[in-house]
Amino acid sequence: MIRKPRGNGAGGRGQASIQDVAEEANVSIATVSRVLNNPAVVSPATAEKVREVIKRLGYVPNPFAQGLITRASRVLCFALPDIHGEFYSELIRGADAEAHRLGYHLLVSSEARSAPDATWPDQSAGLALGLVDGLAIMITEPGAMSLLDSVDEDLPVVLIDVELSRPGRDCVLVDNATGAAEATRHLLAGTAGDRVYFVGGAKENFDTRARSEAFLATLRGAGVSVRPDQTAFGRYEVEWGREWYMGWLSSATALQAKGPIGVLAGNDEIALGVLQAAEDAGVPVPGMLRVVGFDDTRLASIVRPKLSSVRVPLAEVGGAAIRALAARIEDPEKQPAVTRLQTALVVRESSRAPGE
Amino acid sequence: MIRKPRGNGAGGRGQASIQDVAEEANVSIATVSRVLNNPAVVSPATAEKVREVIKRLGYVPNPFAQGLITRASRVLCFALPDIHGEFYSELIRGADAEAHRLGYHLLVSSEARSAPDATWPDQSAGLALGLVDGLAIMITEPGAMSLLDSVDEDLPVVLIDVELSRPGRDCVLVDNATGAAEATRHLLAGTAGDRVYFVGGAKENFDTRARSEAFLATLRGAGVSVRPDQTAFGRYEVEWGREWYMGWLSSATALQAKGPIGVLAGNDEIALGVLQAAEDAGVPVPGMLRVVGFDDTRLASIVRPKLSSVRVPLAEVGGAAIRALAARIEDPEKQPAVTRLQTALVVRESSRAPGE
DNA sequence: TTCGATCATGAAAAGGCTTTCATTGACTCC
DNA sequence: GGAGTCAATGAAAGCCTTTTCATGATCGAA
Repeated sequence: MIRKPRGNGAGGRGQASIQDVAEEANVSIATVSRVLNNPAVVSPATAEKVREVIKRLGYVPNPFAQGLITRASRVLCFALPDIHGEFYSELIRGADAEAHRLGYHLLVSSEARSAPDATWPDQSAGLALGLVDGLAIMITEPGAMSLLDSVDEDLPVVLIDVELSRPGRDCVLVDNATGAAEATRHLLAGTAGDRVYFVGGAKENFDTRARSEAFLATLRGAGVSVRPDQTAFGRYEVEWGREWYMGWLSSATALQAKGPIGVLAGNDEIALGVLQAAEDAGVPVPGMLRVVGFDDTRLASIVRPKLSSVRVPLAEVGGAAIRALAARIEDPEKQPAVTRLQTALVVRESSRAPGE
Repeated sequence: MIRKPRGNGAGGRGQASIQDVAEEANVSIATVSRVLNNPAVVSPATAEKVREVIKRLGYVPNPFAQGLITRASRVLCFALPDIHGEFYSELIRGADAEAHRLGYHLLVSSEARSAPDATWPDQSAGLALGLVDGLAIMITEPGAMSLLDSVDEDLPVVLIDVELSRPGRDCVLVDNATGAAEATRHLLAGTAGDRVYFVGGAKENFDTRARSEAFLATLRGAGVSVRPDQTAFGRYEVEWGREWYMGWLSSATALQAKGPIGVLAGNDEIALGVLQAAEDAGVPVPGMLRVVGFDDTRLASIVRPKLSSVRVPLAEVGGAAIRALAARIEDPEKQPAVTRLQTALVVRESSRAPGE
């Protein structure tokens, strides 16, 4: 490694060091440090003089040196399984805003997948775990759970969206069940129980699991004996929604005449796919097909017909995770907290009941 | 600041230090360091032994200490004016992927706005400029240009999407003009020149400026004497598109009978707003209104009717910026390079010419 | 055998900062 | 006037690594 050159009496990159400030102000480096970190103990006159020099020299403390001693960088790692589309975008936005508010920086990583081969953080390619003060990690499937084993015991960690809160860990959870149940009841009002479907993402996905289970529970609670084909699992993609609906159209011909079916999608993209396929097939929405999405991303209100969706406060999830992480860093001994965020059905055009 | 406790013979957070490894392996810390950074100069036997101890102790070099001496962190700052919606989401995704590929970490910031008051990096709240190896910054309007003045001379910087490449700086540019001209010609084929409009974002916005100028130039090149009301400036929002079209409907009644008008929107969201307002007003698209968006975000192909749009390779813009930044860090003396990415019209349903 | 080379390794400096501990005056109180 | 306080400051240790320079050892060649 080539060390960068050093200007005259200045740190790397031409930056002034605490030394330079001290000399220029005729004080010791200890005093300069105190002016910055504990101004109360230095005399006003000295402080003023030091501040003037700091400003004049454009001195900024070297974060590496600071980190070496304080073991803090004010950088937080926000690890997601992916960063694609409105969903993750909102999450990041919320996290960024909150981090900013709390005076932290955000290191974003899309590494939180089940690692195909290697154990996780042992490469430079992994998370910069030595550099960050904490880790907020979203884990969406059991396979990625093992990532946690490889992170240092003492690193503050907040788990996002993991089905079960892990004992002893801070957690931010989304109450998928309530929203899913509400949406299911909404579909049930106006559509027979045997004509209501759940079309989710991957079966292992925690969210899909929670949502489908609430769907099933609600149906059964209403006395419906659910057929296996009433739930389907695929991917969180528009294309999968299209596939599913086209498949339904071609297979369930007998059911088609009997009026509208209801679909609760695992997320908005799947719902949109269903909507698209319906439009392509000339099926009227919500006349013959009532659709409810999940997450209530911006897509839901942009698309026509407007998509009913279960609102998940994505930005708040991100924000809450950062807030919980900051709290844990502040007090590493505090009781682990579980933050649970509510969901609620937003009814728009795509799912209005017949005659509504 | 409270220093975190130190385990027995271990660094902060219970991490083993290079000392511990050295002792355990009966070598000096220099040798341990060499095993990691320059294995060629240490004997195979020693190297093997050291590696075993490193693994056994789970030793990971302390990035602060490393940074203090190498002045490098392998963290790059990616600064955007905002992180909202598909546009920035794609940018981040491309940047993240490329950073990952090159072995860097990405610090994302949404700070690249015209700072309301303070000068920029002098707070903890600003960019962690002392910590990062380089800065990729997207500047979308002249007001934010001053941010650059406050960043250190010697910090590698790549500018994204700034209208003029700054002399002596690496730059990633989008060739807005070509795509905008192409879209304009597309609208002109089938719609009279005085019935074609540009509806952009903020007037100062570099992209909007480039796009509107190409629009005007193409119109004038075709012999059209453009009326002032043929260009309008607002915000990059769905709502602004709605507003504009509703305004047009109520003001330009005389023109309404004469067949379709053409609208080139400053981005996809504005185009969507126009589309929505048209649908609400019962105006057929593309029969009476031909719309072309800009950026070709996923929205464009999700929405119905499918939106024609000028494709901007957003993920590649992010990736190219990171690549350029890495190259500059690698060789700080190299000639500044300007990467220019092409745009191209993607025609979908929303803008088909009459009879097409 | 002895002299340079070459190779493997260690000692120690340097990097910039925070913090403890000690020192120096200036005051207060008897 | 001397003892005891207190406020302001400085000296120096320590955080963990990389890298330079020096030291021995080994080896081939003279």
